[in-house]
Amino acid sequence: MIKKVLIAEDHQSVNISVEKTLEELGIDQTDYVYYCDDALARIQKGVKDDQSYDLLITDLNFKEDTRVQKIPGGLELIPAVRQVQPDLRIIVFSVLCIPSTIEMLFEKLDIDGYVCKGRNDVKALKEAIETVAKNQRYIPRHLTQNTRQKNVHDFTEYDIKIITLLANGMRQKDIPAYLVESGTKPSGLSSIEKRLNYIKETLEFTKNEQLIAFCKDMGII
Amino acid sequence: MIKKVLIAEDHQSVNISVEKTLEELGIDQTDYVYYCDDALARIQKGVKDDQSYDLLITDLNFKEDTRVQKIPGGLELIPAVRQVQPDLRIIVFSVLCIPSTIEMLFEKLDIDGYVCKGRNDVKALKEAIETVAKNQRYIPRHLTQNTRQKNVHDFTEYDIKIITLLANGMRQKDIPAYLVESGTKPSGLSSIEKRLNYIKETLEFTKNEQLIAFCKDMGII
DNA sequence: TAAAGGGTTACGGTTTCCCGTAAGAATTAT
DNA sequence: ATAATTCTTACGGGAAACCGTAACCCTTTA
Repeated sequence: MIKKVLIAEDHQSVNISVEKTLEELGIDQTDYVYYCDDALARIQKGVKDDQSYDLLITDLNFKEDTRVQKIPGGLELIPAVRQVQPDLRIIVFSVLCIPSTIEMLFEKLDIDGYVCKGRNDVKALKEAIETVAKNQRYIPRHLTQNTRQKNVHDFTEYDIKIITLLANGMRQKDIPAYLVESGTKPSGLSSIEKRLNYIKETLEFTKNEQLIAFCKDMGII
Repeated sequence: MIKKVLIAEDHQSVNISVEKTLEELGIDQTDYVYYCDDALARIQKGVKDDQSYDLLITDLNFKEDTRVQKIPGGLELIPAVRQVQPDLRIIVFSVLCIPSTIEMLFEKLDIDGYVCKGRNDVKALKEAIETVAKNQRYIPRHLTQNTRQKNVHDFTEYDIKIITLLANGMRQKDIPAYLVESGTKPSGLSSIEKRLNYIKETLEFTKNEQLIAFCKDMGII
């Protein structure tokens, strides 16, 4: 049974809707925070006071502002929270809708549900909460049905690492040294070139710039 | 006096909050649509039936889905709406927070208010509605106070055109021909190189990939 | 142990990009 | 009209990226 819920979401406009949705489900013990650091603090306090939360609904991207934060986003918040309260159920509520990312969240961070923000998000969020309350996972429909678009490359962690480096301004020829440093294999320049070419070929792109734009659009980086 | 409001916003979770906010301001004649095409249709109908809207609150980015749309986003919706009902007041409600874009909206599309989605967006939206009701413009605080971050390049339409072409996979050396075709000046390859260099220098970037990533993050392209 | 295979790396030629310089065109001032 | 200023373009050397080939290394198999 879910009684106490924490919402971590930087958009007030979304926060209010989520709270209202919870109310409609008969959940009135809801807290919301605008920063990940606050979310972790609340959860820590909940555990300490023996009034722990049953569910965390969190966004992935949080806008930076003047308040300096230790935890920049949901991706970092989730493992931190798991350490403090391993049994806390977690639903991610984000605009990102990339199958490989969502699968990663379920597999590596062991989240309980994922809802894409969009035209029917409130309805989906309700379903997700109800599903999670029954100790089941809520996986977006477009993932369970295999309606994935074809021609869409499935980005590996290696791909993301390389592309992120490029997006951060590193020259291709400098990447091998970095990869050796961080113990990533393969690290040869040729391998990197090959991999990038393969990705671009798959997506029918010609230039790195195009790839970066795509990855940003898809929230891959 | 604002009585009848149309909300164009593809996120249900945001839609609900906006509606609630309007209620709190005593406005109960609110309609909402998830697609720009629907928004235009509603406004046309309103004018035709002599029950026109007093205010449009619209997002800029709308997710594409299976429903094919003529109007892809707020940027195209606004001029279309202006043609149908020139006196309609318009508040843009978007995550984008780029000064030059916002200024462009006020200058070129003659919008009445702009609110950035974020940590205090509902409060800001309320203020915006009240301000617009008094026939005044609501310009975000960070624009009126000159608290703009330094070192942030102010992207011109020319810049955006070039960067968009790069992000679409066009080679730098092919851009001049394209610019000549579309009657854009300057079109020389050197000018393009110069401009890109200038932008990157300003932002302390080294590579195009980095610039693309930045522009995507900022919603510039 | 030897052979085969897949994956990784090294190398060279070509294209594109980068960047400084200088010539050319357009605008404004004298 | 001429000069001065600014903006635009052309050119050329050098660096980086691109792309195919071949050598290398590691694992698997006979």
